[in-house]
Amino acid sequence: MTKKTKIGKTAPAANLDRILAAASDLFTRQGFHGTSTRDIAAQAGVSLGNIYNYFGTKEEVFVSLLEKYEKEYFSPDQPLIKALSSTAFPDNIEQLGFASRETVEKFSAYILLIYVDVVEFKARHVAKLFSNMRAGYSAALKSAEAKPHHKPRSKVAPDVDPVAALMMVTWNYSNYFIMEKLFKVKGHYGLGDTEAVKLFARVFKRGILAGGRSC
Amino acid sequence: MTKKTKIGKTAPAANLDRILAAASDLFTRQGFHGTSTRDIAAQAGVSLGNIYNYFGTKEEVFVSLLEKYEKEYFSPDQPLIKALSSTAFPDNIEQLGFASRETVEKFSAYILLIYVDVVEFKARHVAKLFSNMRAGYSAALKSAEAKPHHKPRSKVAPDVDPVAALMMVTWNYSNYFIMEKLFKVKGHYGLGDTEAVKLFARVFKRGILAGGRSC
DNA sequence: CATATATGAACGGTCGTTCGTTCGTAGTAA
DNA sequence: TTACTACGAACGAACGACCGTTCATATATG
Repeated sequence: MTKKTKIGKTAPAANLDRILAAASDLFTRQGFHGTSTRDIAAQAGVSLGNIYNYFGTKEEVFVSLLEKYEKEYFSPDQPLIKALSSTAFPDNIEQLGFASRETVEKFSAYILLIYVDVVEFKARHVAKLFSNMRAGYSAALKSAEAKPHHKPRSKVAPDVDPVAALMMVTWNYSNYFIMEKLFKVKGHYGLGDTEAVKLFARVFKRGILAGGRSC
Repeated sequence: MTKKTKIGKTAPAANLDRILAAASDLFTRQGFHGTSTRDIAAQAGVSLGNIYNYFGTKEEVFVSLLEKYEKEYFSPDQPLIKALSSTAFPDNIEQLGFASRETVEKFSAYILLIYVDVVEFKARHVAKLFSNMRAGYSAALKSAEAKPHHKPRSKVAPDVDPVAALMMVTWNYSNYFIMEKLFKVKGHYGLGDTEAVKLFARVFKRGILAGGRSC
């Protein structure tokens, strides 16, 4: 018997969490306008009115989910963020591929909710994520280069902007796995995940690195 | 005075076309479930009930739009299709970039409707577009190579699958311009359209072409 | 006349949200 | 212990608005 509350047999799982989980599942499967508050309440095992003890409107539930996922997505221990900051570009080209794959799978709900926002809210709630995108990559690149243990092995070709190249690589991987995992178009290049990452890495290394013809 | 109908002062623009135009505009701005049949009727300048003289349900309006755009999108005189079939990959890498830009702008409504379908219908209506994607690119590549006037100038590196490389290039460009034009993230790489296409082309040529180090 | 097109009121549902009420627990005075 | 108070959490009926669709009716064309 703890002080706070009786911990029952079936882990309590606060109703707030169950509402968010249900909303996330439904919004990503049927969109925002295609999901009713009654759907959410039913799936969460909560009364209709109780949702409004936690949120003012249905849209607030949606925004709250975006904020929760965004915070988690950009935390330093997430695979893509780690890959961006641990080793400096362009030494991490292949690593970025596997990190993108992991990230797309782990944050599939978040990415789908971003698409929902784009389609149903004109990207109103994620607009600030999109603007200054280059600045974010630029900062990640600089901070990785500034790490004490960083020893630059490779250089970017002189006719290639390193930040743009980093974005090109990262987005190429992410979009590939978004198509693959979220839009469920399995093997759309005719390749497995690992083969695809390796192919992309070969092309990018040869295309981006200075001097290195054969990777 | 033509035979068909009296051409009035305000070009008649058959009601069917006005319904489709209004639906396209609204579906792309607020999604399917966020758009009501009354919205469509009002914007088309048509009575509510008249929509049902042309379509059985609201979903039929949506599907009809997808079909109309798909037909147009894949017609041989569209920029991307032309670029894919006129000159054979990899001699058209830069050309594919500008064709992608043109196509994304011209078919912005179509692409947005595809996203709507993914988000609100689990890609039900565009699933067949997605499957066998590689087969489509493979066929385009073959047919371009078979053209009588085709003289292969460049070869793809031996460690690169030509079809996958063609898809990689095309999707890279398309996704860049979808972000740029449809998600309205202007200059998100910190580059103008032309500079971006040229940067991507430099990287891809060096990465994909056999032997050609400096493009 | 017949036929195709167009109208908008009306129908049965569902929507997001509100609100009066009940439940469950903690605190406290007796 | 018991009795009472206090209060956030939870409930679900109810509200008014809006939904997709139908249909009786009207209009225009031939």
